Parts: sequence; C-alpha cells; structure tokens
Amino acid sequence: MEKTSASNFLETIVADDLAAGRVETVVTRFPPEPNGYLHIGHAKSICVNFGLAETFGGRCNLRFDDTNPEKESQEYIDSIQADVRWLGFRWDGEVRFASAYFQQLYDWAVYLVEQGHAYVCDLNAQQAREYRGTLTEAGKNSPYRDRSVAENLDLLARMKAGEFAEGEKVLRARIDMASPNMNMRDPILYRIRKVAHHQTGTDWVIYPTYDFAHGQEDAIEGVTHSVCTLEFEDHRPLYDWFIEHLPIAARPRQYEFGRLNPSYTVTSKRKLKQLVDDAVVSGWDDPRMPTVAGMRRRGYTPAAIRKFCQMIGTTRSDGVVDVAMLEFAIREDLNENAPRAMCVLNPLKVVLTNYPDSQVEDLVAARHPSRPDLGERVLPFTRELYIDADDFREEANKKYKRLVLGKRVRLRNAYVIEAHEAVKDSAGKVVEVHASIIPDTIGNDPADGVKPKGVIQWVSASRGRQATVRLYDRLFDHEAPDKGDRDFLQHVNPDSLRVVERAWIEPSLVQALPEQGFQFEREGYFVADRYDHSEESPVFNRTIGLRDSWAEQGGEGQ
RNA sequence: UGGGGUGUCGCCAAGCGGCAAGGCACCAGGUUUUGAUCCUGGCAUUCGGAGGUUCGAAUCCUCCCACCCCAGCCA
Repeated sequence: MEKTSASNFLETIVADDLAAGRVETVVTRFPPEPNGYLHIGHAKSICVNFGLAETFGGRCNLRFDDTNPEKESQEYIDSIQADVRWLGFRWDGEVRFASAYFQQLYDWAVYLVEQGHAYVCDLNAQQAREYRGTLTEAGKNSPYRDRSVAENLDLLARMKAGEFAEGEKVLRARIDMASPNMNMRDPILYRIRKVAHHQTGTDWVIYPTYDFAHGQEDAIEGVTHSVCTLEFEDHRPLYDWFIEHLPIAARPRQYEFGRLNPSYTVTSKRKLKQLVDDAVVSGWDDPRMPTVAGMRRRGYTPAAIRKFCQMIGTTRSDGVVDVAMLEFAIREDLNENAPRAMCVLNPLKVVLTNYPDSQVEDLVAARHPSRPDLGERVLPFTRELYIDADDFREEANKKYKRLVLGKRVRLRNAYVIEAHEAVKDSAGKVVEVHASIIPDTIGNDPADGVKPKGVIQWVSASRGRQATVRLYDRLFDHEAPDKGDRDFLQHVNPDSLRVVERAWIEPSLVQALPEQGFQFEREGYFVADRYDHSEESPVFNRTIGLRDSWAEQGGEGQ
C-alpha cells in the first residue's frame, strides 16, 4: 500500500497477499511469554511485526503467550509492555492474553477428541520419551492411543476437574508416531499443572502447550501473518494441522525469519536470568545487559535500536551480527542529537598563574556544533580548573596533540594556555600544572602565530561540580561467549564496569534530567542515570565511547 | 545416519538468466576549537564446491560439502 518495493521477503509475502486479495488487512502480533525481560532479539521481532503492520496499514497485537504459569509473572508482563511502548510501538486495542482463550482452547480440544483426533495418554514423561523414538527411528504408538471417544471425553473432563496428579495423564493429538518430523509424533496438547496462574488463578489445572495454543490464538485474533523465528519452522506442519482439523474459519499463516545473534553478547532468557540471579549484573536493567530495559538505562535510544534493526535486515539466514553495527547506530543518533558538554574523568588541577584569583568569566558555548536550535550554555572560566591527567605530559613527541610542558593547547571553548611547571608530590607524580592563558585567544589564534597543538576539555575547579560516572564496556570479552559448549560465565569481562566517583562536570550539567543523553566531548556519549541521577548527586552512565582512531593506532605519542 | 533450513567481501545484506547495490568494519587522503563529526577515494574478475544446460548462470539442473534447528508434559 504505502510501499512500492518490499525491503525483505516478509514484505514481499504481505504485499503479494494484499495484491491478490488473500487478505484485506495485514494483522500481526508480538507474542512474548512473560517469563523474562525483553532483549535486543525481541526488539528485532517487535520491529519486524509492528513494522509489517505499520508499513502496510495493518494492525499488530501484543499478546502474552502465557500458557505455562510456572515461569511467568506480573513483573514480566509490566516490563514487557513498558519496553514495547518505549520502543515507540502501539499495539492494537487492549493487551491480549492467551489465557483469556483457555475455555475456547479447551472446547476445541474436546472437539478433536470427538473427531477421534486426540486421546488421553497415561504414559509418564520417561515412557513417552521412549515411545517417541529418535531422529532416525520411528516412534511406537502409545498403548492408550486407541481408547474410545467416550473414555477420552470422560478422562479429559476429569483431567480438567483435577482428578489426576501432575504428570499422570496428558492429552495428545493422534497424528503419526512414524513421522520424520518429531513434532508430528502425537504431540501433547494439554498437561496437568496444579499451580495458580497469574491471570486465571486456580480456574485451571490443565494448561495447553505452545503447539496447541499458538495457531489458534492467532486465528481467534484474526492474525493473518504469524511471524516467528526459524526454530519454529518444524512446527509449521503442526500449526497448520490444528487449524485444518478444527472448526476454524480464519486461516493464519506462519512465516519464519532468522533470529538476531549479536557478537559479544548472550540472548537466551535462561542465561540472562542467570546473570541476574548470580548477581553478575545488578538486575535485568543493568546497563550492560542486552535487555531493552538495560539498553535504555545505558542510554540507547528507541530510534537507534530501530535503526539498527533496519540495518541488519530480516532474512531467513542466521548469522552473527557485529555489535559494532549497534554501536554505530547509537553513535549516529547521539552525534546528531546529543548536546555537548565537558567532563573531566581523571582530574589534574591547572593553575593559571596570570589569571586573577577573583575573576570569573562567563563564556558562552553552543550546545551542539551544528545544531544551533539546541541553544547555548554558560561556561564559567576561573584561575583554577581541571583537565584530564591524560591530557598533560611533561614531554611528548609531535604526535601528542595535548598539553606539554612549555607548549600550548586550546581549552575547548576558551583560551589557549601554555604550561610552565609541573608540580610533583614526593613520589614524583604530577599533582598540579602551572600555566598561563594567552590573552585574547577566545575565538582567535594567538597573536604571535604560535598555534596550539590541540584542544582539550576542562572544568572550573570552583564552579564545576562533582559527579559519579560509570564507565561501561562490553559484558563479555569473547565474540561468541556461549557458542558451543563454552561456559559463558567464564567470559564475563572483568572490566565491564569502572566507576569514577569524583569526575568533574561543567555546571550546566546539573540541569540534566534522568535519561537525558549528552556527548562529553572527547570522551563519549553519556546519559543521566534513569534512577540514580539527581541534581544533588549527579550520576552519568557511559552509553558508548567516541570512535578513537588515536587509541586504535596505539596512542602514538603517549 | 531421519526431517527441516541456510550458504554472495571480515560482518550484515541486495540480486530472482544478461554480465556483483548498499551498510558496518577496515585502509588512504581532506576539513575541523571534539585525535569526534563531516567530505573524498579504496575495499568480491567473483557469488560453499564440482559438473551440466545456455550465446550468456550468483541466478536453471545434478551431485557433493559446511553450518544451524528438531528426540521438553518450555516457548
């Protein structure tokens, strides 16, 4: 409709279905199970599903696939909704729950029994596994496979009534124990679970399995294109089987795409939960987590995440996406939109010996080099200030473009200064630098023609503020931390978090609001922490560093 | 070894019989009061391999190879 050329195979399919009149309006759904927080992989799925609806003027539902109460909880239901909204997507109507369809699903199960397509099986889990056969050997029919419809109906009703213990009986479809597709070997439709459900309480003691529920949920909601990941491909024949054998008019179709595997990260709910439970990180929303909540706290923006998903495309091949692409997406967004500010992480005091002790000049600087609409801020300039210790050397080669004893450097948005003396402590460590300003160098090069080597950031010692700055890095130091039989916990990067308790920030930063992003010039992009930041005690998280070709080249001249 | 998939530059990805888009990364220059940004240029005679069909193949056919998924009463 709005699009003339499809950008991936799913769009091609939808466009064709629309053009051929097979569907009137495209309806998709994002169907998370509320058993964990959403991660970057889900973000891709969200972009794919909501994106398809958006692109073709259709609808997308948010449906909790809550068929297994044991691992689910309200906390996850809340976080998932917040994350989807934060990413900028709006689901159609109210949030849906698979559990709201439990009665309909049960009625359909009864129908299948009546049609002779399902039976109650008494095999326990162990026996069922043995009867199922292997990948290369056909399974054997359950001895309970030929119970009469009447007996099955009675047994199913009694399962529902709670007459049997967990694991004692299950309801299975009667399909083909010799099918080369394991999913078709009389799959389980209902199992007994005597636990309360977060939505239905104790109404049910039998719960439908994913296979028996998903397609029917789609049908109930009028979903036309049920998009999921590749590992469900083998389930499609079963998905279709249920739709075909049930009195259902709707005809949803399942399509699969390759899931996202970013390098240097893990995206399995089990592993992410383990990182949380083992306190490797502070929680699901720890800024190092690849969760949507974690990325949010880290300073990633919805626009960057969506851009990233668009960059990687949607295909049926599954590979590993270089996290550098995600990093590019966030740098691109923040470079364009984040106000600039100055922060000194490793303070070294500089005393400007030719600058009056009582003088304060309110210098004005743009908040962004190419976005005048972002306005300006005031930078108080004083006799004593801080620069980064890494930006000063008593001596260095010509490639070092910072302050060197006897040489000049430009203080960003302020004067050019020249260093005269390095004051050291008893251990010989430089603790203070004495320098002088070159007059009339704000906006001008020195009159004597001796230009400064470089530009460094600074913060007034008397007017600046102290802040806590958290320097985050990749959580894992291995490109594929959980590939094969690797123990991903062995690859947790020991330097994934470094906290700078007393960084100096320019005074304008006290006005920062939680979740507001900045570029601390020459350092990187930072965000005021969503929870811990306040005007009284500022806390910034490093989202991502600036590209640093100097460091990449080994920092020649250090 | 049964079934289902996938193989195009280091990574992602267009391409659908007419002679290899683009992005990331990387490299080389230029601009720059951020060693950032920005700009310019470079980066697959070759499409998992081998045959075949064709005037012509990454695109069609055959065989082979590699990798991923499936034996939960998880989703």
